[in-house]
Amino acid sequence: MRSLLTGVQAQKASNVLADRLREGILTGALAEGAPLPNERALADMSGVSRASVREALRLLEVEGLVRTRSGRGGGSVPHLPGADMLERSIRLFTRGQRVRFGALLETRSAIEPQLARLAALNRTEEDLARLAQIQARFEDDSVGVSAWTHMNVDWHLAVVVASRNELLIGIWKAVSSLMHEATGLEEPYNLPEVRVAVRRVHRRILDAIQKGDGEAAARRMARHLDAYVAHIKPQAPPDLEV
Amino acid sequence: MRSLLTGVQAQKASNVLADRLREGILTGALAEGAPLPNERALADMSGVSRASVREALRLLEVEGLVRTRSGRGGGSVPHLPGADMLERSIRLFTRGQRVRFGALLETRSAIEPQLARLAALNRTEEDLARLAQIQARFEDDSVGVSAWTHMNVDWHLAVVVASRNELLIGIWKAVSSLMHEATGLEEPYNLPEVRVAVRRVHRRILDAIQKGDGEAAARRMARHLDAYVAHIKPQAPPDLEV
DNA sequence: CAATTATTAAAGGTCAGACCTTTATTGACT
DNA sequence: AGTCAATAAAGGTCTGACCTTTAATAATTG
Repeated sequence: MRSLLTGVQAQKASNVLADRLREGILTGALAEGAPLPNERALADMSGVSRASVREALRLLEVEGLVRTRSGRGGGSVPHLPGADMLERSIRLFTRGQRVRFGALLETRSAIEPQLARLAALNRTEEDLARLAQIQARFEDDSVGVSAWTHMNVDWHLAVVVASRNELLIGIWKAVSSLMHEATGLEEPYNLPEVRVAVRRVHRRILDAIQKGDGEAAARRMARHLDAYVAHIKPQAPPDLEV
Repeated sequence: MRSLLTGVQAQKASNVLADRLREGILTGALAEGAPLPNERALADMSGVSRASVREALRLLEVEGLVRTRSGRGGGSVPHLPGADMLERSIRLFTRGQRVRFGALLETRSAIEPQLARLAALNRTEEDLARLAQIQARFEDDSVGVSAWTHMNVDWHLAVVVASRNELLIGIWKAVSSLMHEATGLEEPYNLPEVRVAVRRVHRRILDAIQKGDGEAAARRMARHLDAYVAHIKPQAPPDLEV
C-alpha cells in the first residue's frame, strides 16, 4: 500500500511549466529567437499564476535556455545553451569543490592534445587559413606581453575550434578561462627565448594539423603543454584554489 | 556624458541577494548543512519582498547551491555544487548544441586515459583495495549482461576516482552517464570472448596503476577505449544525437 | 524638414497579504 | 506502547496592485 503511493510527489507548478518549456526549446518547437508570450499571457494560457510563470522563466534563465529583457519590446526569448553556460557551471563546480589549480592544468593537458588530434583530422580549409593568419601575427616581436598572450590564446582557440567537437571545445573554453583568471594572464611571454620556442612549436603543431597527422599534432601539443606547465607550476603554490 | 552612465544598470533585487548568498556559500561563511533563515525572515532581514527572496533562492537552487524542502523543519540549506550539477549542465549543453554521440566518445577517450595516468600516480592503498575487490567480482562468469555492465561501470568509476582530480572526475561522470543513456547500456558484454578480453585488459591496467606506471596505465586505457569505440561505433548511426 | 524632446504603451520587476499544501511534532486516545 | 488526530512551521500559490525600464510614437522646435 505504501509503495503504491510513493513517487507521486506533487510537482511544483513552476517546475512543470519549466519542464514543458525546456523540452519545447531543446526540441526546437520553440524556436530560438522567437519570443515567448509575455508573462501574463503565459499565466492565462497555462492556468497558473504569474508568480509561478516567473519562477519557471527564472529556472530557464539560469539554465541558459531563455534570455529575458525588461521594457517594451522585451520579454523572454528561447536560447540554446552555449559554452558560456558550461563555463558558469564549471566555475561553480571548481569553486564549490575547492578544485586545485593543478587539476585545471591536468584537465587542460588531458583534452587539448586530443583537440589537436581532432583538428588534424577534421580541419577545413578555412580553419587552416585562419590558423595561418594567426601564426603570421606571431612573427611581429615588437608587441607587448599582454598582446602576445592574447595572440597565444587566439592561436590555441583556433586550433581547438578546428576540432569540430563542440563538447570538448566548451570544456576547453571553460577551463582555460578559469586558468587565465587564476594566473591573471601573467604568463612568461616576456622572455625572448620563450617567444622563439613557442613560435617554433606552434609552427610544428600547425604543420601536423595541415598534413592531417593527428598523432603528431597530439604528441607535439602534449609536449607544448608540458613545457607550459613546467613554466607555470612553480609560480603557483600547490594548494592554490581557483 | 553617455559613457559615464552606461553600466550602472539597476541590478534586480533577487540577483543582488542571490549574489550575496552565493558568495557566502562558496566562501564557507554559510556552512553547508546549516539551514538559512526561512523566507519570511530573509525578506525582513534583507528588506526585499518575499517574492524576491524566493526568486533568489530559486536561482541558487538551480545552481545547485541550496536544497529546499517544504513542510515543517524544511527550508533552504546551503550545499556545495557537485558532480550532479555538472552533469545537468553538460546534459543541457549537449542537447542544446546537438552534440554528436561521437563527440561523447571522443571526450571520454580524451580524458579517461589521463585519469588512469593520474590514478597510477595518486592512488592510495584504499583505492587499490577497492579496485582489487571489484576486479575479483569479474571472475564470476555466471552473471547476466546487465550485472556485468554495471560491474564494468563500477570498475571504470573506481579507476577514475583514484585519480584525485575532482574536475576530470565530474566531467567523466557526466559524459559516461550521457553515453549510457544514449546506448541504453546495451553493450556487447554477452559474448564470452569479449568478457575474457575485457577482464585481461582490466587486469593489465590495474597492474600499471598498482605499480605507479602512469604511462602504461594511460596507454592501456587508451587502447581499451579504442576497442570499445570500435565495438560501439558501428551500432550508432553517425548522426545520432544525444 | 529634420532633429530633438515629451508622451504613451508594453513589457518585466516588486510588493503586500492572504490562503493552500506539505511535513514534522505534539498530544490524546486507545 | 501504538495509533491516530490536532497543531505548528515551513514552503508553495494566488491575486491584484503598483513601480521601473524601454521602445515606439507624437509633439515640439530650430
